[in-house]
Amino acid sequence: MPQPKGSKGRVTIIEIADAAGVSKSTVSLVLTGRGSVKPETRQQVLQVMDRLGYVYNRGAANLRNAQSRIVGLVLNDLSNPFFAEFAIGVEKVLQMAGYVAFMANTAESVVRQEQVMRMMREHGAGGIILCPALDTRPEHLDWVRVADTALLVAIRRLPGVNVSHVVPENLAGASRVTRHLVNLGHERIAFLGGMHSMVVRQERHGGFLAAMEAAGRAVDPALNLESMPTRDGGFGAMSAVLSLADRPTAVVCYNDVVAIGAMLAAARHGLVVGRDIAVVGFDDTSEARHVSPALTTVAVDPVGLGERAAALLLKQINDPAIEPESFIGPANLVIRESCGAYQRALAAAG
Amino acid sequence: MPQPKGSKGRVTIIEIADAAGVSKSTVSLVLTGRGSVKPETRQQVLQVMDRLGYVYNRGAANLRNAQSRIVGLVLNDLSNPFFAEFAIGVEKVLQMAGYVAFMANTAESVVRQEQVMRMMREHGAGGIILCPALDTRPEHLDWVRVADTALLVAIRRLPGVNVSHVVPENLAGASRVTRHLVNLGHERIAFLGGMHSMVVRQERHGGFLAAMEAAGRAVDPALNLESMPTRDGGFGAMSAVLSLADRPTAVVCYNDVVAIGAMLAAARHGLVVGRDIAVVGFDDTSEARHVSPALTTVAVDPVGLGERAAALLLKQINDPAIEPESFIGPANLVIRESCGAYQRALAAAG
DNA sequence: TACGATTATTGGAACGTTCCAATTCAGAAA
DNA sequence: TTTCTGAATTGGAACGTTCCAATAATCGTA
Repeated sequence: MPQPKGSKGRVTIIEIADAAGVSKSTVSLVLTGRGSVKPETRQQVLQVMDRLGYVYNRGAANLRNAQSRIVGLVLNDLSNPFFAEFAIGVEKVLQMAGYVAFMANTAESVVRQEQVMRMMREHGAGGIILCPALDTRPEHLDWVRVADTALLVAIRRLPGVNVSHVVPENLAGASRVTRHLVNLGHERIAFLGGMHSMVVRQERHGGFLAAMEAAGRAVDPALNLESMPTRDGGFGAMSAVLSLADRPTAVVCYNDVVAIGAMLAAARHGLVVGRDIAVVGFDDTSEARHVSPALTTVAVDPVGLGERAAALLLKQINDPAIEPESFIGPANLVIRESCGAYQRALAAAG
Repeated sequence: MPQPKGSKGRVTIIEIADAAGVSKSTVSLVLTGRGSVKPETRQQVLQVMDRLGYVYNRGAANLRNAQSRIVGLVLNDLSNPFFAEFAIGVEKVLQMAGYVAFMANTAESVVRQEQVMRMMREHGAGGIILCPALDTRPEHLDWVRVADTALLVAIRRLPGVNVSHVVPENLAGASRVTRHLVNLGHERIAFLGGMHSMVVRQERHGGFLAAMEAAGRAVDPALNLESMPTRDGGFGAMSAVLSLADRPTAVVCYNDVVAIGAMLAAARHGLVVGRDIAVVGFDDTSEARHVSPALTTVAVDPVGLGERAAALLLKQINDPAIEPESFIGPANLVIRESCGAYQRALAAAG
């Protein structure tokens, strides 16, 4: 007869000991594999555990240990495939090290972010990888100074927070894609999407400006529009810029999602992207490859960033005295159709 | 001077008590908010906790309580946006109930799945929502019978496992989209992608067969091809079917990802999808909307499924004696361009 | 046979919390 | 003043584990 569910709480090490005719200490030894216990005894104990459906109580164990081998992964936007891939990289590395990642999604809410990080610390997480929500303030992370939970910030740099960072090379990447447009002969180039307050936008826009300046191109402030970093935001920003008297011939977008919105808006205005106007993005999400025309963008290898982040965090967990360290991941130009380079090459060849 | 990190382990309730000049019991009372404590005392205690950087030890607390207000969410494939959206639905509901979801990704590995579920139980999760990895066997879940962790299976039905399920209406959805093709006049219709062993494929293929039969269409076994449920798989299956002497005029794909691969293969063979051949998918991922031609598919509302799953699990956690219950989410036809209905309507009108 | 030297096993004291029963306190009523 | 009452506070016993020091069993060897 199946035991009535949760009848008398969980079965403990002591009940196992009784049933196996040994002491709780012996059971603990087979559980941790630390001391030496006679093979037959171990077998016997394991068998009883299996029979009674024993589950280890990590809370109780941590009471003495404080080594929980879990790390928290806090994501600001799980619906963005970029972060899902980042998470996959993180998990890959943690798994090899015998850790398990507990993920949580904050959906850009700082309140929720505080909540889940507290929860993770309460559960004794050894470390936390944080992709910070939009308006995370440095003081939200004051706890690191005193805590025994390691912290690493990823994807979005958090100025004024002295912990390890793993971020993509936003500035250089934006420079590269902008230079590409310049080389294609564009003069009036717009920068669309993202909010001014976002650090990532500041970095990417900085790269844009640097490339424009280096090429001696004028930067028209009317061609710098902010928007929510969504498809709709991109659509709106592009519509706005197309209604100007003096339209740009190319636009650099904050990211791929914005770029895709911008392409839709261009099409709605009767423009053929890649011929009448060039549009480029950032991130190289899988959508970038599959929209039509395929999006020229900047690839940042989220999986690789995730792996680096996890590796760095583990290093920190193992040696808490270590100095914070930063890793800047590469961001390389991926030329497809939306910038018009392909069409141009065809024309030249034909 | 900032306390040296992790100097002497975490700050405990007793240290707070000492510093605040009260007993540990009083501190516990302000922590739980259960008894009545003088406002000034509470204030004093809270202040000291803040000053010393106290973090609650949930493990220790659970030792008496066994009510951890966390639930585990085990996903088989986080890189699939469908599951990311499902997770968002789950989180939304759990959050309102004051629970937090800890997610883990199994990447279709049963071993990893076992591992993370055990971890979650060890940490005292009140319940687990499982999107099972491909070859999960019923015996992997035998623990539910005896455990005090509730279990709910989502997205992929697990035959022979007597727990609550939340799954989309695969059979009816596949029937609908097949009937749509039949109504457009197609005779030879293929079913592509997914492995025969997948329950979801069995359901969808079942729906396909039912619709074909109801319409009196012949089903050619040569037009039922399995493949990995990936873009490449879809590409391969479509290529195979196009090399047959007697090609189909329409194909129903296991899901959108397969369908997109199939469309690429069709294009490679010089066929215009929507004109020369009809292709339809299943799931209505965001990619479906943005490929060209836009994919006709079946929408299943992953967020809604997530919400339902969370709600059902909470019900079960609160009353463990409750009978397992199933929810079958709607799956509605979304007509776009890849089936050719739009072109046909245009032709009829013009 | 007796002796160390391992190897196996064990009881009890932590760990940080909650809960219970008991105590103290403050103010109102007598 | 004393007594009563309810509010506020408290010590100590759990909870399920690990670790330590101590004991018991086993074995090879003198």
